Amino acid sequence: MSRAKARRRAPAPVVAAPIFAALGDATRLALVARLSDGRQRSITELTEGLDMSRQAVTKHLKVLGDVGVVERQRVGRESRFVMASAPIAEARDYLTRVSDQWDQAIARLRAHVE
Amino acid sequence: MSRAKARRRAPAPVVAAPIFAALGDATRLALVARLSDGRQRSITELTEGLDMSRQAVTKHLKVLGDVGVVERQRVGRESRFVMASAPIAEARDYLTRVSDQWDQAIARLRAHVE
DNA sequence: TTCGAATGCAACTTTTTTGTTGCATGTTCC
DNA sequence: GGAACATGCAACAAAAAAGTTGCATTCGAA
Repeated sequence: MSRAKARRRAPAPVVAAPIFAALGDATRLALVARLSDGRQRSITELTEGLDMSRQAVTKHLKVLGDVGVVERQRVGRESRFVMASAPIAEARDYLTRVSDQWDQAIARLRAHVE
Repeated sequence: MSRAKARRRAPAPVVAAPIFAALGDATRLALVARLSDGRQRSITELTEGLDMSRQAVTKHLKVLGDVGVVERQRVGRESRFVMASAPIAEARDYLTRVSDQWDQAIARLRAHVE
C-alpha cells in the first residue's frame, strides 16, 4: 500500500488502548507524574502520600509495568521502579495522529462547503 | 509561584485521567478512530462491524461523551455523533509534558554523572 | 544469628464495567 | 392512521478492577 494512502487512513491500530487504560486512573497517573523526574523509587516510597495500602500501590505498579510504562529493578531487598518513556511517547503519537487526522478532515470538509 | 518553577514541576493535574480512561478501551478507541474523519454518524451506523449490541455501543458513546471526546446532536429520529478535538488535544498535551519532563530530567541526571 | 524493614503471595469483599434483553417512545413516510 | 426504523430506558448478569488483610519470604545490619 502506498504511503499517501496510509496517510489518509484513520489511525486504525488499537494497540494503544491498553496504554490509555493503564493511564486512565488518577492514582496511576499520579505515580507516572512522580516518576517522570527520571529517578527510581521503592514501593514504600511511592506509597507515601497515597492514602492506600502498599499492596494496592503494588497492583497499580503492576498494571503500569504490564504495558511497559514503568520498569522494575530489584535492588537488594527492594523493588525500584523507573519510568520508561517509549510507551508514553507511543500513546502521545497516537493521539497526535488522531488530532491531525481530524484537523485535515475538517479542513477538507470546510473547503468542500465553500 | 514563578513560571520557571512551574516548568520544572511534575505534570501534576490528574484531570486527564478520565480522558485516558475513556480512551482505554479498544471499542471506544475504534469509535474515536472512525469519527476522526470529522463526519457525523448515527448510533446504528457506528454499531455496524462492531460485533455487539446497539445498546452496548450507546453506552460506549456515553462514556466518550461524558469526557467530551464526542458530542451528540439529535437530528430527527436519530442521534448523530461527532468527534470533538479539544479533549484529545488536552490528553496529548499532558503526555507531551510528561515526556518532556522525563527527557529533561534524564538529561540533567546524565550531566550530573559526567 | 536475630530482628526489622521491604516485599511477595493469596484469599476475599466491594464496586465498576461491559453487555444483554425486553419494552416504551418518538419519527418518517406511504 | 400505521408500519418501520432509530433510539431511549431499565433491570439483570457476568466479569474485571480496586483495595484490604494476614502470613510467608528475603535481605541488611547489629
